[in-house]
Amino acid sequence: MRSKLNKRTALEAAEAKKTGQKIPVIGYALMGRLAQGDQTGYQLSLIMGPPRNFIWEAKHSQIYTVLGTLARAGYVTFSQVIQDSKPNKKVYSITEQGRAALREWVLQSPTPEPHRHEFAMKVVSMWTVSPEDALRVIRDQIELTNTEIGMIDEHYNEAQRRYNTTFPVPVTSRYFGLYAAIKQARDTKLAAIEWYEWIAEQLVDTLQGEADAAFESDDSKAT
Amino acid sequence: MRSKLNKRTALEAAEAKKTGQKIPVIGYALMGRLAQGDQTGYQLSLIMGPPRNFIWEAKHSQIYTVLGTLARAGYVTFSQVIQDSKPNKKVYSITEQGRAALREWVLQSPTPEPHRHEFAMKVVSMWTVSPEDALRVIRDQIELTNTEIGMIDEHYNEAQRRYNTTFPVPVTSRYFGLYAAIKQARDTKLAAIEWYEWIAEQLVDTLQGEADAAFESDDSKAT
DNA sequence: TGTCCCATGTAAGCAGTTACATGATTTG
DNA sequence: CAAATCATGTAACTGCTTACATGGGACA
Repeated sequence: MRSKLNKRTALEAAEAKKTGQKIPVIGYALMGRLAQGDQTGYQLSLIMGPPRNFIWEAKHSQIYTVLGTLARAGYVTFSQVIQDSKPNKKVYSITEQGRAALREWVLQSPTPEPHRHEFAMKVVSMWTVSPEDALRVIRDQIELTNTEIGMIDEHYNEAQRRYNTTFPVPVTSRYFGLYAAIKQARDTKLAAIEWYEWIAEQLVDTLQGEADAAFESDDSKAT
Repeated sequence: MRSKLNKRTALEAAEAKKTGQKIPVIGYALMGRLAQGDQTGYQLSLIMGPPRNFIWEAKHSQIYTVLGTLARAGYVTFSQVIQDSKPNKKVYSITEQGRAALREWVLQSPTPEPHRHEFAMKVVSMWTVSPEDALRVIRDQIELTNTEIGMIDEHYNEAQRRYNTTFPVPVTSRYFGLYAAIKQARDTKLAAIEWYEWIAEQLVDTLQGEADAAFESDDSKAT
């Protein structure tokens, strides 16, 4: 396995800095990963892409594009690695400039997030369908969420292996944030399931009530 | 089950092709509101726009555009209302076709949502800044979230007034979904604050530990 | 022989944001 | 006299998704 360095010239970096590119959140997410260690675009797409990521997911098409932007802005550099018996690859590293930008972004607070919960929106309009259908919808969602929790657990174990560490880690560790975020993602999903089950319970009670009423009317007819 | 879902999707796609319009989530969110009663675009923009909405928020510019799309697709109709001493307005109503589309959308399940938690991403990269800075970031976020909870409470009360109802309502009520969704939004924010405080606690312990160590070294110098 | 893995990219299009634009009436 | 409220829209842009494109090696 031979490797060849293709560092960008100072002139190119200076030109990019002048253009003053604005970096989207996914850019900082990628730099955050690179701050832990060098990665190829492909590796990043495996870590950041669904269903492997529960904090900020992105497709490979976006990742490659943003890596290009980051490189042009001088926040990351890459070196071409020629491999026999495998396609060539570009290994990305974060620059000092990139680290500074990352720290600045972290310090920007508070961070308001747009509220977009499609399933909750469906719950709002659930009254337009029958309780039976509503119950089926809720149960499908519970099943999906359980699968997602399983994937979060896989991600949790994978992260320990990847960084050769054991969770939980203390707040002084550079992996604490990752641990805390995965934990939070899992807890949020668990809370969502509790919410779904609370709704399902009430739907079941309603259907039971209807069934009882039907039975009683059947009964009165029969006797 | 899977084939059933695929059939539904294929049907919907065919329908969309006929009308030539694909409806984004915000469209169903708007129809959901209109299913509760007629509204103007402006009223919808007040209900759906930040900081008044915690389920699916949208700006007025998008709302007016999507209402146009919905009208062209035959999912809603509107009537021009001429007012003296106020600008004229368009009052939108949902059509039977719109109701059918809304029901179909609700029944499409499960509903996976992209995972995008910017603040959690910042927590992941928090190790790049000092514990003091990290603590400040966390505390700012707690403050923001408390403000958001206050706004959710306002929204909760407003919804009761708007629909002339009193929460909690039973699952058989058409306002149950709205009540449940607002409750869920609030609970999620509360859980987030607990998570922030769990992180903050550990940061405080670390800083306390550092301060003690500094004091001890001061002490040894002094004596 | 076909499918998965590795590895990188481009093109077209949709969803959502920001900014621009107008204008009358009410309220402090 | 300024600001807020009511009321509706368009234009330019960014972020993200979907689909298209390529190509060798491993493995069943």
